[in-house]
Amino acid sequence: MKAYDHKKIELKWQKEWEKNKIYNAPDKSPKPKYYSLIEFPYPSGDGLHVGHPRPYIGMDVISRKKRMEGYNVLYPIGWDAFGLPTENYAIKTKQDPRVVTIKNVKNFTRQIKSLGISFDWSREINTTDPKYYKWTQWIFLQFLKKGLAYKDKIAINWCPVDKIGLANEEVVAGCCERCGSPVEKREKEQWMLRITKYADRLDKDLDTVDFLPHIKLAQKNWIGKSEGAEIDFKIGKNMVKVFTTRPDTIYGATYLVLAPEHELLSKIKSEVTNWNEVQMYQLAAKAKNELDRTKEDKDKTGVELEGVTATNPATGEPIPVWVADYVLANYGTGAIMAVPAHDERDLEFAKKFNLPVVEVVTPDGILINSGRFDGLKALETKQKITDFVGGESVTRFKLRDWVFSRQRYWGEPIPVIHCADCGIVPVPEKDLPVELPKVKNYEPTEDGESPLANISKWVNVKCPKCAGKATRETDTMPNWAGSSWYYLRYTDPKNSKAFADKKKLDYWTPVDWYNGGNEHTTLHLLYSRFWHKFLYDLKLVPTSEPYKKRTSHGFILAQNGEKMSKSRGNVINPDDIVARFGADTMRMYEMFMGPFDQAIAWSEEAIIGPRRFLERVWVMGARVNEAPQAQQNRVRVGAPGERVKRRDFAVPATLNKLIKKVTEDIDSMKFNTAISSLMIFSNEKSDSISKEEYEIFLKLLAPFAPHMTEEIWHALGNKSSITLAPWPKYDPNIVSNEEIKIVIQVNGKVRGEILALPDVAEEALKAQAMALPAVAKHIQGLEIKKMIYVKGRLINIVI
RNA sequence: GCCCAGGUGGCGGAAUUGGUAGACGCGAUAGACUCAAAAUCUAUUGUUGGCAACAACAUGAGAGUUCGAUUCUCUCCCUGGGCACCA
Repeated sequence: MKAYDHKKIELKWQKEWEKNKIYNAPDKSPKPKYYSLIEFPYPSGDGLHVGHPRPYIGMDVISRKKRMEGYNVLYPIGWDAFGLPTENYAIKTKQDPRVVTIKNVKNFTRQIKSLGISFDWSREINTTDPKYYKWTQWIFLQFLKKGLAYKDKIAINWCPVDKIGLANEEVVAGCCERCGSPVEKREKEQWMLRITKYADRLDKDLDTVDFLPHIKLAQKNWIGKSEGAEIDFKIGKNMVKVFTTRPDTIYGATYLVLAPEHELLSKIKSEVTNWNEVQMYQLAAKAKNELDRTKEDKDKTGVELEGVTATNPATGEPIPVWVADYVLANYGTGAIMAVPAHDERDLEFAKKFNLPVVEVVTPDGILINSGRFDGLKALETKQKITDFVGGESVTRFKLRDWVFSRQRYWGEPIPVIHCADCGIVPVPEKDLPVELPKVKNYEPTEDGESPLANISKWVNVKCPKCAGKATRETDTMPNWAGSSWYYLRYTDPKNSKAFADKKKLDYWTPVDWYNGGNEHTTLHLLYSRFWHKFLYDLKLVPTSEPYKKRTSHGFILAQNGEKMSKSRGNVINPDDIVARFGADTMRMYEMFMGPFDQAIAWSEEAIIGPRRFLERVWVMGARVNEAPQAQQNRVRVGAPGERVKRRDFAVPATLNKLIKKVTEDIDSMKFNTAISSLMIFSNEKSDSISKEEYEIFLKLLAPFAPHMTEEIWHALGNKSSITLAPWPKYDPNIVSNEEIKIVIQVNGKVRGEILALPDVAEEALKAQAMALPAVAKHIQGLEIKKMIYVKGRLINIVI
């Protein structure tokens, strides 16, 4: 074999694999299925930087290993191609976003293929393909049919720069997630999806899936389930409902607070003697945007409603009523009973406005000042007190309904028609997809209407119901729509009769392992779980959860630890790395550089390490290949005196250990330590290795460096791909019969070591230990208090 | 403010039922090869003192439990990320 030349090897095998379709997953197989998934990329004009492929490589290692372990592995790829950057780029360069998308996809495809990722390219999908978004629209119509899609005039988050409505999830600290400009509130008719109807199940079913704990936690916090009670308080002739999670503290409720937007205020207007002041406060609160509210640092403000009082239903005492914006109109009932003794915010407010504070719970959780409930444990009395005051136990969530419409061009058209007589009419299924018309100008309008609104030819249609004059909906869907169900389409990407065939869904779903970014935990991951549950309720998918297991990866940062971005000019292009070092080296380095789930800075210097390792493996392969046949087949290990058949290769203990280590490390995504143990093995075995041992070693390396291992594998005379070779098995019962090191400590400090067989007698070992000169020196003339022996590990002599 | 993750050599990082801290890799130093350089190979490489044997110190800081703590407990500091008046 010649010197290791990645340029010759890598392209050759990529073509060969593609030709033989070895990564294409058949829909029928005697093998058990395994569905591994990565978040499909958004094909931007900038192409890949070295950070993008990290998750693809990680899941590729897992997918390759699973294939070798005998699974029918589905590892698909596609494009989440609708979205603002492409649209903005199209506007700027006056091109059709379709053309831009095709160009970008082509570039991404070339880049990803150059890395030797074992994707099944025959199942490639694209969310902007009308054949795909036909089904996105179809699913939307099912939501509409079930009353889960509705139109509502709401105050939406409006980005004045991008000219687009944003979901709550897309507003970061009062600013647009994309462009960073402050978000305004605008009243607008918007399509909404009733995700809140699924809040409880989205929360509860987290217990049934294998997601990393921090992912579950983030989802739980976002859904924000809290159990409490709604209790009526009398204000004059009117009643006001408050929501509380601590009904047990009601005896300490010394005042009541309404949100500035609370509807009761206008009803009791005439009874309030300082109405002018209250009205001023309402107006001031309305003028505040998200950013102001955040900036104000929680400095409490409020106005007392003079002339009215509320009645505490537990004590029967009158309490003052206040209006304050620390109470939110859109959570709970927009009104609270304030218990300053046991709530920080209420206490802050009470202090500022000199309101009474009554303690009702002792530090050890016992009720006081609570009438007939005195002496009971507070938390256990919630239900009793709720019943006593005629309240009702309820569960509330922070999760809001999902704002589903965008006033943009480059998205799926929402498939409904507005008719003056019939109202909102869904586009009949036979007319799907509602295709995006070609337009001259993609620019959004100042008044916030979609560019589609200007195309009268497309907008004006006949009503499907009454055939009268009607207009199309011109809003499009957010880019989260297409990604909410794409993993289902992979199971049957070309189906024109359904989003996927039932049998194929039954076979492939759920996804066995889904790896993705943490930034999608409360967005994409939650949305797709919601869509999946909805489809499950319609009996269209076989499981209630889409993903069995979810893990996440850390980002790759620029050399200086900053985020990699075009604007900072610190982007490292994988094309350069592949050209200089090869795809295998790049793959190895990305897996070796640090823990997979942690962010890490790219290093231009350190990448040479994995390359050197691969070169050593290559040289070793050449040596094995050139060794005489007899030596290649020699059997190196067997019990003493035992006759070992030539073909029965007994795996030596060190290799057995390596198999175990690499197997377990890949399963738990500890790729860095898997590679390090491969390096250790090759360092130890650089002088002498049998062909059998070397081939096992190659197989362990194959998921990381598929091209090079394939080349050597064939050079060694193997005819089929190493990709399909069986994964090496380890014997958990093999124990090394080599001598092991026992460390000798005196008072916890290492003073020497003894080589001994694992089953050596304890007493003999202790005697030997004390006799060691270095040990004897430290225990001389001192009383030995005790000796601790940890089997096979150490002896500690305490003096 | 609350929640989550983390803090170990010059650098990335290893080390879990508590048992040799610094594996593996990068970098650095010296040597071999070479006319020379690169590449490669060999050796050394936590800090301090010492020619050395060796000794002391060392996992963000401080305490505690233990024969023994990077690992467990408590208090605090710092970094990154998330949430942000959710009653």
